[in-house]
This record gives sequence, structure tokens and C-alpha cells, in this order.
Amino acid sequence: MPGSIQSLERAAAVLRLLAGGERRLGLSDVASSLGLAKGTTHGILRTLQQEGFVEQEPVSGKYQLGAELLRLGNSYLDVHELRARALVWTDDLARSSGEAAYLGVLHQHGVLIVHHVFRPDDGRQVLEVGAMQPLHSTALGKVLSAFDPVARNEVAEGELAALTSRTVTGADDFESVLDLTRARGWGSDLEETWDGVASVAAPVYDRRRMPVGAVGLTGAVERVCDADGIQARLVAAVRDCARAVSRDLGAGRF
Amino acid sequence: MPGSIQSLERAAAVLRLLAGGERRLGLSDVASSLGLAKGTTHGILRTLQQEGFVEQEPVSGKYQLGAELLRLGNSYLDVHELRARALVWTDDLARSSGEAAYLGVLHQHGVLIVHHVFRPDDGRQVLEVGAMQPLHSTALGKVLSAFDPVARNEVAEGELAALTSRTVTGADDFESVLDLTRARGWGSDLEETWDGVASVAAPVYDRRRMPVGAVGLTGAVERVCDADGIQARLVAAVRDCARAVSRDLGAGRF
DNA sequence: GGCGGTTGGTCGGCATTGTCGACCCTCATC
DNA sequence: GATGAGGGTCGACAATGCCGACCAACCGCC
Repeated sequence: MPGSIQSLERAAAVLRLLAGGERRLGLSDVASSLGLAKGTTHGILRTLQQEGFVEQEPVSGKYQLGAELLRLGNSYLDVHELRARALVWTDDLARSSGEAAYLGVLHQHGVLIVHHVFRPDDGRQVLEVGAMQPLHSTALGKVLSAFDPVARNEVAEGELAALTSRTVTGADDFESVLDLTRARGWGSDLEETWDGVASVAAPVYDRRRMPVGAVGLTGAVERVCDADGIQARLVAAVRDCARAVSRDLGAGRF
Repeated sequence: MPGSIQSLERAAAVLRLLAGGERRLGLSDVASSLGLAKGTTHGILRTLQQEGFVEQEPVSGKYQLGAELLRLGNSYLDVHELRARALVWTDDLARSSGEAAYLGVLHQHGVLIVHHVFRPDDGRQVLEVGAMQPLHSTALGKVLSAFDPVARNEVAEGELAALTSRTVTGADDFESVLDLTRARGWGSDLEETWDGVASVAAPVYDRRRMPVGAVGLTGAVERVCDADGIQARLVAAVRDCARAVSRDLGAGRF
């Protein structure tokens, strides 16, 4: 792969830095964090600001991400075929199951949520579209890791952080989890990511039968589980939904 | 303003082009649209792809926006102070009014929706966070135009497109609308943007008493209006909400 | 109130870096 | 199998963006 454009790589690093460091950052912070000269950093920030990717607090001079990113992120969703096809099916899934439904795709070292249907009861819920979830502990992540070789590599290279006391952190144990996931065709997460929260997910395939994402639902363990783990009716609903979306994408019948 | 970084400007233009042209674009399309050499364009696209801002369909070679934009756009929301403060108040607004609540800020030549609370009845609704609305025909836009000089300039430079038969398109007429908005402290939109839809909005101020955004609600004209226009109780609810958010931002009492 | 130590921001010389356009390769189409 | 259109590569050239020294404003501290 021939050389990439240096200034673009640096600009992307700036954006990622601003996205990571929760609060606003000053010019010098950015420059030193990236090991760049102040003048260089300023040029990048100035251009990014002009384009709307970065905003500057007038009073303090600190920088933060800009509104244009939100607009472009939204445009990304508009074009996203998988999401478009899944809209109606995930809606049904949430309605019939009574839980929140999610659609996720592999992105970098995690699962990027591209669609989220609120749990039907109207409690206060925050939209998680655009958020990332870990590959190794969530149902969506396990499904992607089990069926998508790229995700498999990603999770193998990273470390299996213990998020709760039930998170699977051993490499061999995790391998068995993936085998189980592949064998039964769906993945689960029993309080392995958040205490008291369980999730189920199943893979979505495109017209070439390649895994392109996962749909699932997440809810309080008291509602989602019974004595044997995830309730069978929820597993069936999730798998039906995944099949429906896959068929919609042209994967044909199973 | 000293020179900006050329390659960054071009990359931003590429992203905007991909965001605008609904469907995926090929390398040659992008190059010719921007008047760049193919080699140059390819370098930009390659780098953007490497950074996750652009994805390439493996089969056709066409390019589209990438997932990283969604993630960064979400991070933008996390940092957004106005939105954070407004979360709880807009929630109350939607609950008490029974309509969908919106929070918008000025971005380029329009209103960028940074928060959206669904109408409490659980019909199928699409989230509009990240979407843009026109300045001259929506309640949010009119409020921004009336109270924010920058927005005022933006709308004066653009043209007042007729979106419905009731859209105000004359420059003088629109000036009167802004005067009215300023005089009564809130803005409205009676089927000027979408047929059958009305909206109300009021300005939000920061600690220096500068207008930084607008909150409002939108709904079917049959529910939102009575014989005299927007129902007084909804106007009051919106203005209360705007005041509450402003106070939360440190604007002090009115 | 002077004074170091911040901070964001600017400028000009240098060579690195990105640009250009010709060229290649693959895949449909005819 | 010729043809054309599309994505992708390459290498020479010079325009471009990079660096580091330099300002100007601000803050807190003697």
C-alpha cells in the first residue's frame, strides 16, 4: 500500500484524540499528545475548525469536536444499507420481546451500534447509536467474533478485560464460548458486561452469505432469563429477526 | 487568516460530497466532481478509508462514508454541554406536552438537531439527531435567526425556498416575522416546512447571555394548534423549558 | 507591579510531501 | 478479442505543509 497522506493521518489523530479525551483540549495539549510542533498542530486545527470538524471555545481557546461530524455521522446512517433493511424488523423485535433491540457492526476493535430501538415501556432511555461495545463480553460482540474472521482477529489481538465478575477473560475459555456460539448459531451475555444485564444476539448475512452484522436485544436479567438462561422465546425472536434481515439483504432462504 | 491545509480541505470536500450524493460514488465521479486528478483523489480516499472515515464496497469499488464518522459524531454529542444540560428538561417538555421535543443549534446555513425526544405515544418515529432543518421556515430556525446575529446573516445570504404553500419567501415579510419573534420571545411554524405540521420554539442562552441554541416541539397541526394558532399552554411549556436550560447553563434568572 | 511561566497564535525558510498525468490492469460489453 | 471505462499505481517535479523561533496576551506569584 503506497504512502498515505500525512496531514490527513494527523488530522484524524487529532479528531480521535478530541473524541477520546472527554473534555476540551488546548492547542499545547494536542501538540504534545501527538508529538507535533505547535505550528503544525495549529494549522491542522485551524483547517478542521474552518471545515466544521472542530469547534473552539471563544473564551478559553480550547478545542472540541465540531457539529459537522454529527451531520456526517447521520449521513452515514442514511446510506447504510444494512441499517435501512433492519429498521422495520428490529422494531418488530423490540415490540414482540418487550426489550431494547440493537443492530451492531464490527468497527475497529469493537461493536459499533448503528441502530437502537427503545424498550417499549417508556422509561427514560438514552440512545446508543454511535456508541461502541466490547467484542468479548457482549452478545453482539461474541456473535461477530464467532462468525466474522476479521472480528475474530481483532478480539484475539486485544485483551479480554474483566468488566464484571462474570466476564470470560481466559483465551481458551473464550475460544469455547465462540465454539458454542457457532454451534448453536446465537450468542449470549449473562452479566458479563454490565451487572444485572443480559443480552442475546444472532448474525446477519449479506447476499454473499458473509456475516455483516448482528442483531440482538438487551435487558434486565430478571426479565430476559429463566432458570435455564436466556428465555427460549427471546432466542427464537432474535434469530427470526436476524434471518428476516438477512433475507432482506438478499441472503436467500436458510 | 493564514493558509489552510489544502489536502485537508479537499478531504473535507470529499466527505461532504459523499454525504450529499445519496448513493455510493466511484473514484472517477469524485475526482471529476471536485476537479482533481484521479491520483490525487485516490490518495485522499485511500487515507480516509484507512482512518475509517470512508468505506469501499469490495465488489464495485465504490466509496461511501465510514463508520468512524458515526462514532465521532456520537462523541461530539457526549461533549456537547448544551445538550447535556437540556436532556432532562426536554424530556419533561415532551412528557408534559405530549409532542416530540427538539434541541437545535446553528450549523452552517441551517439548524442542526442535537437532541430529539420522541412523542410519548409509541408510534414508529425516526430519530432526527444529526439532521438539518432550514432556518427560514422552522420554529427553531426562526428563533435562531431572530436572536443570533450569525444565523441572521446566514439566512439573509441564502434564499427563502418555498417548502409549502405557506412558507414565507419574501425578504421583507421574513424580516417582519423575525421582528415578531423577537418581540414575543418565541417563534412558530404553521405548516411552513411540512404540510400538516406546526412547531414552536424559544431561545436558549449561555452564561454570557448569548443565544446558543433553541428548544421547541413539533407536532400535527390538529393537536398543536387551536383557533388562535399555537396553543398557549404549549408556548408556555416551551418557554419554560428554554428558561430552565438557560438557567442550567448559568444564564441566571430572567 | 514587575516577572517568570503559561497559553494561543504567527512567520519565513527549507525540504518533505502531496500533486499531477501518463500508464497499467481488470472487467464488462459488443 | 477488441474496446472502453473504471479503479489503481508510479515517478518526477515543485508546491506544499512542516518546523522551530518568535509574538502577544494572560495568570499567579513573589
